[in-house]
Amino acid sequence: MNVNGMDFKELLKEKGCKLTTQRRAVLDVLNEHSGEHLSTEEIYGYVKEKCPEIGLATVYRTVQLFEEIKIIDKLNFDDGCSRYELSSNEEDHHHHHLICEVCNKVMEVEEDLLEGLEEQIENKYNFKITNHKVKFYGICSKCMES
Amino acid sequence: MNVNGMDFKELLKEKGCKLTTQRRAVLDVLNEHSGEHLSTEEIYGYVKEKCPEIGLATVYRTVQLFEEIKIIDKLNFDDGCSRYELSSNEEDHHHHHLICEVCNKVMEVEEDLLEGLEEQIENKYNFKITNHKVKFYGICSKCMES
DNA sequence: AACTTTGATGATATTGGATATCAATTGACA
DNA sequence: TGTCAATTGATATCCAATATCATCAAAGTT
Repeated sequence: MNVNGMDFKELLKEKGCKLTTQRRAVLDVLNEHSGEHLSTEEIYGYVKEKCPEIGLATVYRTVQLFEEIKIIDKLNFDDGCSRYELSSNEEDHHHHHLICEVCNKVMEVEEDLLEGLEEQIENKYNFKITNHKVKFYGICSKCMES
Repeated sequence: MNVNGMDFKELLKEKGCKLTTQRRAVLDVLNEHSGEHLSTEEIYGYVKEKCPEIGLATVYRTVQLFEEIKIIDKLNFDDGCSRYELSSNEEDHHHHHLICEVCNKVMEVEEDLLEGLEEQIENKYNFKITNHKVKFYGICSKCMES
C-alpha cells in the first residue's frame, strides 16, 4: 500500500492519523479511476460498492486529509463542486488542463513547460514557488469541426 | 461609460440586456476597487453605500452577466466563495496570481509569458486556446523571512 | 490476548454561498 | 406617453460542505 513511492500508513502516521478501512477504500477508488476528475459524491458512489457502510461525511473528511498529505490535488472546473485527482510524483511536477468551452470536456496536457517562467517569477517577485495550477480554456478539435 | 474601450450600454444591448442603475453601480464599484479581488458579498457591501435599495440577488445576477460579456473574470482562491476582477484588455491578455500558502495573500504577476507555451499546446493538441487561468502557490518574501 | 487511549466513523443537523420564484418595477423603443 | 419585455427586491429554496456527537476501531501498552 504505497503512493508515489511513499508508504501510505507512514504518511498518515506522520500526521497522527490512523490507517482505516475507509481511507484504504477511498485510495483504491482513486487509483482505479486515475485520469478522471472525480467529485466527492462520485467517489462516495464508487466506494460504497466495496464498502457499503461508509458515510458521505467520511469521504469528505478523507478527501480533505488526502489533500493535506499531498497525495491528491483539488480541481475546480466551475461546475458547483470540487473534484480530485491523484498527485503526480514530485519530480515531474504536474500536468495542466484543457477545458473546452463548448462541450465542457476536460483534457490533460502532459507536458509541464513552466519551469523557465517560474524561475523568472521567483527572481523578480522574490516568491518561492512550490506548486501551480494552470487551466487553458478554448475549443477542442471535435467542437471546432462542427 | 465604457469598459476596455467598448461602450457599456452597447455591450449589454448585444445580449438583449438593458442598462440599469444597479448594473452601472456594480461596474462603478469594480472600477473603484480595481486591483482587489472582491467577492459578491463584498461588492454588495460597497454598492449598497451608493445604491442602498439594491438586493443581493441582483449583485449575484449582475456579476454573472458581467462574466458572460467578458468584462470581469471569476477567480477561485478556495476560500468558499467566488471572487471577481475586471478583465484586462484583449491585446495584453491577462496576468497571473501568486498565492502565499502561509499568509494567504494574493499578489499579481503582471507579465503574461505563456504565448509560446500556448502555441505549442494549440499545435500538439489541436485545441484553440481563448483564455487561461494560472495560479502559482508558494511562500511570499515577507513570510520567507519569518 | 485483553486493555486503554485516542483518533475515526456514520447519521444527521446545520451552515452558507448561490440560485429559483414571482409580483412589482423600469428601461428602451415606437 | 404608452407598451412590453427585461429587471429588480424579497424571500424561499437548493445543495455542497461542515459541525456535532455518541459509538466504534486502530495501534500501542501491559
